[in-house]
Amino acid sequence: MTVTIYDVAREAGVSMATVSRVVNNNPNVKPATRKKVYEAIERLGYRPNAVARGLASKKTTTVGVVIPDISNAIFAEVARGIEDIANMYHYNIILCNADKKKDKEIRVINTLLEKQVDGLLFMGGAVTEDHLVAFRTANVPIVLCATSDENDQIPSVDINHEEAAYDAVMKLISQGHRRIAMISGTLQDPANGFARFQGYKRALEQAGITYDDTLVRIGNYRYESGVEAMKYFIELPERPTAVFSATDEMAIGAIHCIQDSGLTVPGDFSVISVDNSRMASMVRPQLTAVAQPMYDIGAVSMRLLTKLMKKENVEQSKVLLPHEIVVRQSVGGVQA
Amino acid sequence: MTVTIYDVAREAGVSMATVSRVVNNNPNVKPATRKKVYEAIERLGYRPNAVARGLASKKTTTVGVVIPDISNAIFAEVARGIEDIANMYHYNIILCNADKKKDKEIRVINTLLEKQVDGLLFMGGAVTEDHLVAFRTANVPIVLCATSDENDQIPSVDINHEEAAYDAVMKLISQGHRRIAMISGTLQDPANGFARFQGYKRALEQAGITYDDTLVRIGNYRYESGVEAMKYFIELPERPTAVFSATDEMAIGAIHCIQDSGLTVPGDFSVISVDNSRMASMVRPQLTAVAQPMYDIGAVSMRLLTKLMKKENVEQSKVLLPHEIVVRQSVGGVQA
DNA sequence: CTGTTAGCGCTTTCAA
DNA sequence: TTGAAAGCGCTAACAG
Repeated sequence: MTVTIYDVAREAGVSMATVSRVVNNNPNVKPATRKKVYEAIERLGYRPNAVARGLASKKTTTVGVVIPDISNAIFAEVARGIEDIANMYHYNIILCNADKKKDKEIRVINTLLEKQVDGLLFMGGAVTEDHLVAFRTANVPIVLCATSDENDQIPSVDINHEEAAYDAVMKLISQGHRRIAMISGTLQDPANGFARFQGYKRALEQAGITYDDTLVRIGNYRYESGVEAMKYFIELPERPTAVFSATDEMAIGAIHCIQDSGLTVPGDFSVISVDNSRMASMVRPQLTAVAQPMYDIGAVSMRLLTKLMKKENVEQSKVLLPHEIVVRQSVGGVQA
Repeated sequence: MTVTIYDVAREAGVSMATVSRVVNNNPNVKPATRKKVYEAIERLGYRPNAVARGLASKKTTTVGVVIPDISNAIFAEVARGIEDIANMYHYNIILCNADKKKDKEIRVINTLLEKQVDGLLFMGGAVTEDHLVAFRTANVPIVLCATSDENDQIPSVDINHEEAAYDAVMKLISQGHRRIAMISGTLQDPANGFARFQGYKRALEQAGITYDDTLVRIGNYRYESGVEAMKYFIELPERPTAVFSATDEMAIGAIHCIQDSGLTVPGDFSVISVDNSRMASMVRPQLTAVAQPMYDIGAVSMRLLTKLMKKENVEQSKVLLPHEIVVRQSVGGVQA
């Protein structure tokens, strides 16, 4: 039924070793022989069995990527960076969605490891002790991508989320805002949640503004939670004049909530966020945001992983990529 | 280094066959033995090698999913449906992005087949002769998901794109619009492109409106191309009063273009599209759209694939799911 | 430059 | 209920 390397060998009148060589581009084959083999392959429609190959060679040329939420545009862009570099180095990638659920993440990591991937890229989300346990039992390299673990035990590439948030809030402060609200992600999320919240607080402190926890709402990164949070802020007796959102999508929810209430951006409220996804331009007014280099985060982490898989030694295993602020139209000076 | 089934067998004082049985939940194992084996597994931290297992059993319990564009929200939602059902039937899925490039699609299909997936789900995009060739050489079942081939040779699940488009345009016509523009996808794309364009034409014809090709622009499904197309329509000497967009994202681009020109929706232009992605609510005015049941398309196609993989016989191999129109705020009556 | 021959780690008859 | 043993399709020494 299925044609194997053995069938090809017979058809071409050579040994399977020779067929294996031509399939793997081993230079030690006489051109004439190579041609014969290729013809046999063609004639028989031979397709190498990657499973058998993986078992024999103990390499699958496949890296597993766990993505916390496939419907999040940020991760999609990171994935694109991962892919391009993976292709460049002739690795296949298998993407596994984990639905933002910790237990599913662990499950997926183990599945990937059972499938004998040559390396693992773990994207986004919190890295808990359970993750670390799963990682430790892996005997392939692992790189964290757009996240990092608390003690920097695992190689990672990311931006400095705390600083990105700090910069965003500072932008608001530089425009004269003093009463600045925040729509945060869950504080359990070290990167998009906790770190950005810390940056927010530091900026306030720096500017001598006392932190007020009535000005902070926790969202779930979805549009609707941005709407909800903003609704709350608008109803506050003493409204903020600016809002810092941990992510673009919630920021857009906030903008629409403001507009639906008959108020304006940036007239009544300035809005800024961290991410700068494609969405930032897909709203009116367009969103001012601190940009994280999603594609690069993916590309660099994949590149790091290839080095690790080839056992090249790497200078630094924790890399922080630069971020920058992209000014559009959602931030203005404070109302007179 | 790595612990194998043989190590576990020795540690537990049984044969590898027995270990294999407990790992695979074969009932023919005495509970006491089973317990011993589990303990040995625990003690050694044994993780079954899926590659070896796949080679021996000729099954990988894995299905390959090729997704044309990972950054497209529609496909993300379909993928979610696929996943849920896959998990339910204990299949792993490996997602491969094909970047909307035909040659990459073919490459990815072949890679997946080499990896010995038990089935293949091909999402979106055109199904060309080259695809069919790759599919034919596969000896595992394949189902098309959110697309279909010209002659319905391959099992598929989708909506009736032609009818969906027809319904959308009819909605516009019922509101009194006669001069209706379309932002189409490429006509090479059978589903989102060609079929929706056909539906547009049929609706016009039905209403006795003569088709005018200056009112059709081809976009690439991106926001920016919606903006471009709309810019063109606005500058037309004889402007349309309504716009039908093949997809949500282009529709949103069109809406913003209208607003940026100082015009309004639905005052100056009504806008309608097919998709009804999450984005449809993330714009002001909110987008009226014909909803395709993305999640269901994914779920049903995966369910169909499981049947095919188990060689159960299926009644119909081409299933069309129903669509419906979701009225929001972007469509109004024609100006007096 | 090419062939022979062990495995890779597991499943699966077949016997016991 | 358990074990022995034969592969699954391929790679990788090693020999020639």
